[in-house]
Amino acid sequence: MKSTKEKLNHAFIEFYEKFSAWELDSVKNSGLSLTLVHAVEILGAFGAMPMKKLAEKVGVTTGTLTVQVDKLVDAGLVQRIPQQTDRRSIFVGLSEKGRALFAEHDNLHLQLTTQLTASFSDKEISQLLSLFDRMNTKF
Amino acid sequence: MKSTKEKLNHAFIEFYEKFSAWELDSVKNSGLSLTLVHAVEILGAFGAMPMKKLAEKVGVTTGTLTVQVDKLVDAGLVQRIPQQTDRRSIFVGLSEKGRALFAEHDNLHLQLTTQLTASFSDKEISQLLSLFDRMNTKF
DNA sequence: AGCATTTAGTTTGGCTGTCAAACTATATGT
DNA sequence: ACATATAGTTTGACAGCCAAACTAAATGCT
Repeated sequence: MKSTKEKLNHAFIEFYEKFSAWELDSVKNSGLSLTLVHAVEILGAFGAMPMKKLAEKVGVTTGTLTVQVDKLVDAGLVQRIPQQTDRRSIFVGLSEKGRALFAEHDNLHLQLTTQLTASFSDKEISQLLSLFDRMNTKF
Repeated sequence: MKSTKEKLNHAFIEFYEKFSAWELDSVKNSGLSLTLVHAVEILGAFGAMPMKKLAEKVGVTTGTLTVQVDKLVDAGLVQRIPQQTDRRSIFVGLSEKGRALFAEHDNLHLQLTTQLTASFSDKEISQLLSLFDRMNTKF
């Protein structure tokens, strides 16, 4: 017999699989690659940051990121912002157009969240948020 | 002011990002590519299935999957199982070694789940499972 | 039954994302 | 001031991916 925690484990995996498939699908309709949308999402959520940090968050090397950021710059979605404090470091931040794309994508996510929690009471939504917040600090 | 649902939306995204990074990291240490581990995960969770269905679940074309399954066969992790009912169709299923790898990977996931919910009461874990199950049906 | 259409999977060619390693420029430490 | 470390870029090679052409088997139509 599977324990509750094992069931929860598989519920996490199922959620992740489905979330991932949804993300992949929503990205395909945007014309951009998964990595590019991912970078925009991170910049939208955390604000401008240096190449190195962005590379870590996206999960690629800085060499790869340089090429990808070139594409985002060409697409007018981000800007490179040289730093005066450390002239080796270059911040990457969303442009106006990039912020618009982020807002659009974020809104799609919100629609998904609404769909998933459609049958939840306000109290359940609060509980769920609280449990997620606690999990997110433990990674 | 952000609504609770907007906060929940961002909690989902944060969870997904972190889960994804964890998965990527755990895959890197295995020597296999993300796609290959993903295929093993799906076969472990759902059992043997035809190429076409596996391709859908993994999120690649059947052309791509053919090549990837070749690698899994070479690695001794899966078997191709011809069907007598429809001789065009070929099931793919985990071998003994594949099942062992799946069990190992699944156990890593369980450790993560344990880590994330370490401070949760039994009741909270049950609640969380129930909420996840309800969300997973709504995708 | 026989021929056309559809379906499952494979193969091929070309493109994109990726990494590792070499490289440039700047900063830090001794 | 000189060696070492760090941020980012460039380059070369390789792996994953798709679309399209292809093979073989099943289904449908007349």
